[in-house]
Formats: sequence, C-alpha cells, structure tokens
Amino acid sequence: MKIGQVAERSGVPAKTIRYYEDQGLLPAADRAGNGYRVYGKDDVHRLQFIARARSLGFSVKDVSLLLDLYADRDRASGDVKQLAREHVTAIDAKIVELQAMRSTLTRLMERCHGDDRPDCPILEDLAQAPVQSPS
Amino acid sequence: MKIGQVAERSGVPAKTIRYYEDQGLLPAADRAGNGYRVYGKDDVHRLQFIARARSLGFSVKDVSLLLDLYADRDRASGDVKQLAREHVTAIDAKIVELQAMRSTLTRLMERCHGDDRPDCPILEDLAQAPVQSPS
DNA sequence: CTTGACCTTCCAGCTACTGGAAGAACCATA
DNA sequence: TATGGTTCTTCCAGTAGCTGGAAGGTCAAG
Repeated sequence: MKIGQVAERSGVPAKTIRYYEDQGLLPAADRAGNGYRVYGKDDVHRLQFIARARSLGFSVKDVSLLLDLYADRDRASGDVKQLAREHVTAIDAKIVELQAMRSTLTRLMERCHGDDRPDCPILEDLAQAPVQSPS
Repeated sequence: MKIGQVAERSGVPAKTIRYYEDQGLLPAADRAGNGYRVYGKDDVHRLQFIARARSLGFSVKDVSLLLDLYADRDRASGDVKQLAREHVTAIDAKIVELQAMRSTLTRLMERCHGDDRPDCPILEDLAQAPVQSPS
C-alpha cells in the first residue's frame, strides 16, 4: 500500500501521516525501490487508533503514550485510566472557562441594542472593565 | 512612562506589549532619546481594553476590529453585537465538542478497572473504535 | 512521448505569545 | 570612576498540530 491508500482507508491525510512519522507516532515506513513509503494493514489500524485518540482531544504526546501502553501487554489499566482522568480534568477546565466567557458575553449582548445607534454596553464593558459584580 | 510601568499598570507583559505593537493593535510607540518606548495613560487604557477582550476569548484580529469600532463614534452597535454573536457561536461549538469528548471519556473510564490488570476498555475502544452506538 | 496522478523533500505559515541571547542604557553605591 | 543590577532594545527560536505550496521524481495510460 502507498501512502494515498492508507490515507483513504484511515481517514488521515497523507501529509498528516508523514507528520506523524516525523513526530514518532509511526515507525519510519519501509520504502519501495522508488523511495515511496510502503504500508500494511497494521499501519491503517494504528492510524485509526491515533485518529480516534486525537478526536478525543488527547495531545500527540499523550497519543504516543497511549500507543506505548497499547503495545505493552503488561500494562496496568490504572496507567491508562490515570491519563484519561487528567485529560478529563483539563477538558473540564476548558469548559468552565468557555462557559464563563459565554455567560459574560450573552449578558452584555442582552443589554446591547444591536442597531444603528452607537452606544454599546459591550464596548463600554471592554473599555471600563471595572469589576465583575456577582450576577 | 516606560514599557515596564505600562506592563505593571495594565497587567500585560512587556513582551506582549511589543508583540501587540508589532501586530498593529497598538500604534508604534513614541521613543525617548535613548530609544525606549514612551507611553501615556491612554495606552494603559487601550491595553486594558485589549486584555479584557482577549480574556473573553476574542482573537487578536477581532480585538483589532473591536478597537476600531470603539474608536468610531459613528459605529453601529449592531456591528459590535454581531461580532459578539459570532464569537458566542464559536464558543458554543467548542463547548459542545469538549462535552462530547468528556462524555465519551468518562463512559470509557467507568468501565476501566484502573488497577494492575492489563485489560482496559479505554484502549480497546481506541483500537476498535467501530461505531458510536447511541447510549 | 506526453499528460496526469501520485510520490518525494523541504520550507513557510497559521495563533498568540514566551524564552533567551546579545547588547545598550540607566541608576546607585563604594 | 568602576561596578553591579535592573530595564530597555532587537532578533531568533520554540510552542501544537497540522496544512499549503514549491520543485522535482515515478509510473501507467493513451
């Protein structure tokens, strides 16, 4: 299989596959006589693993750790769970941050006419930005 | 005022102030005879505006637009509101994405022993990642 | 033999900074 | 005046995870 086929079957763009190889997520692919990378079924599988982990928000570095754990038959599931737990904690922090932004923005938007007039509580808030009065 | 003072009063690091100048968020600062940047009160204010807008998640480019609108006495508040609305939409999309990740991860974690045994539904999911059966 | 699709490498750009190096300038003290 | 410590200057590189594009090699079809 050439990189184009693997890309199609795994859903990971060829450019990204080369990038992952460069980053060490994939072992350096064998090369055909013409220099083209050659892949097998396992590579498609590995790329799907990577894509799935990435879609859950794991960093490339963490995916690398997950791949190591996956390959290790003597792994402790506690290690995997711990990685996931930390990731969820980070996700929660982001959600909280985004919700705070969202809440402030919608509050300001409710007070903004949103018409042709120039007076705008949103800009006024940005300009004054004094204190955050609770509710 | 030198950059250090402005940094302290605005809460924006000196490095970041230079970066903002470079990016066009701030006009090129006047220079003293020794080449040091010289600032006034208005610059502190402008930096606070920027910092506040950034803390609400607006991109640097959007902050630039907001500064333009702020400076324009003939602005339409509708333009500001529209910018905010689009931003909230983007935030909502991110929240939804993060919540989906979170939900999948916690579901997998609940099924994982998290002990010394090697069998781990988290890794199995990443490896199989077949379909997402509803609930 | 040429065209077109695919492959290769390498460099640049995206976002929003941040760290660090090298060098000038300022300030205070001994 | 020497010296040391802090602050300033510019410029380059690195962070995360790709993505786009240039320049060029390979291969199958017509």
